[in-house]
Amino acid sequence: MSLVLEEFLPYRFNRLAETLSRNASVAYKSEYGLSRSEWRAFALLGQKGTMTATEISYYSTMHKTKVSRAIFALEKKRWLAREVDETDRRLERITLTAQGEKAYENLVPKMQGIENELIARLGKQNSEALFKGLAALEKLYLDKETASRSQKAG
Amino acid sequence: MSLVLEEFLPYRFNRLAETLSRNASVAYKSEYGLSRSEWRAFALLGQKGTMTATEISYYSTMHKTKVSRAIFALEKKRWLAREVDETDRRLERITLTAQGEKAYENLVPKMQGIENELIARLGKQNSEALFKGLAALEKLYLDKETASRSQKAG
DNA sequence: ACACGACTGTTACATATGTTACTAATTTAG
DNA sequence: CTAAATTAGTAACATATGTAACAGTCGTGT
Repeated sequence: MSLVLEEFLPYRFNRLAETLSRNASVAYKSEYGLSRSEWRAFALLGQKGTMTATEISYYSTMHKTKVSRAIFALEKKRWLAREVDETDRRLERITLTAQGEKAYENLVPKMQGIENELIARLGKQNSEALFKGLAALEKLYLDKETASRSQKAG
Repeated sequence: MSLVLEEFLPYRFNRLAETLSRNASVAYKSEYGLSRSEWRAFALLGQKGTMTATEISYYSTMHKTKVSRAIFALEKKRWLAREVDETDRRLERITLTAQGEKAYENLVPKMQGIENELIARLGKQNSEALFKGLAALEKLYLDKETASRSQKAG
């Protein structure tokens, strides 16, 4: 009785996740020196506009301390600015600066290019299969409804 | 122009990899207190028999220092034993002890059960699509021929 | 009004990981 | 044969991450 690590799904996912991320990170790392967590927070701010740290944490699936550090680094770069919410002084509303927006507009097409090339190299059949499979997995494990219910249950 | 993080492939893979690994880790973590890297090294030793640390590193895609630490932890548990190779005294041939084998025989069905349940919940259509997509990705990015060639090129 | 609990974000501490430097053993080139 | 280069594995250092504790703010109930 034996388990073949190479065929074990969690391992396959980890290996591919690491490879795809390393591949994509070239764009934001070499040109801007961003870390992966900084990139995630940054991408969310560019996508959604003003957010709080807690919201970034929620949508990026990153621990709040990780978000806190990522935000700090982006602030030091002057890519974002914070403003205390006057109606609830615990909250900080975080927004990209003009400089941050500019970097975002520059970076997004490159990131999309990397993904598009990947999909093109996969071919239509394979990428459609991949997306179908990923969506099904996400529905099982990451569906917000399901997830929050099972969290409260646990 | 905007990139939707939730739809970005490297992010989706990282999120799913983390979720699947956390899900699977319950078995080896709660019962045996193994870490993820210890589990990987252990699974390989159970699967392939005697190996060197370098071989474990190669097949587990883990840095050699990570492997070194994982092996040390498993040795402390008395789950493996090392023997210096007399024909090349740099090498250590690592093998599971009887105790390690026993744990392996106990753990493997549980890990397979976790994976089988996942696949069952996905359904035949979705899991077939998933496997097709993953295999295509692995062929693109992890094929040993391609990888070693591009490594030497880089 | 005010005590209590809950929430936001940061800091301090412990742990995990990667990079580099190292020892010991072997192989290769001359 | 011997010096230089290579390999296996470990250790030291720096960095990254998670856990726990914390300060400040808010909402609730009395």
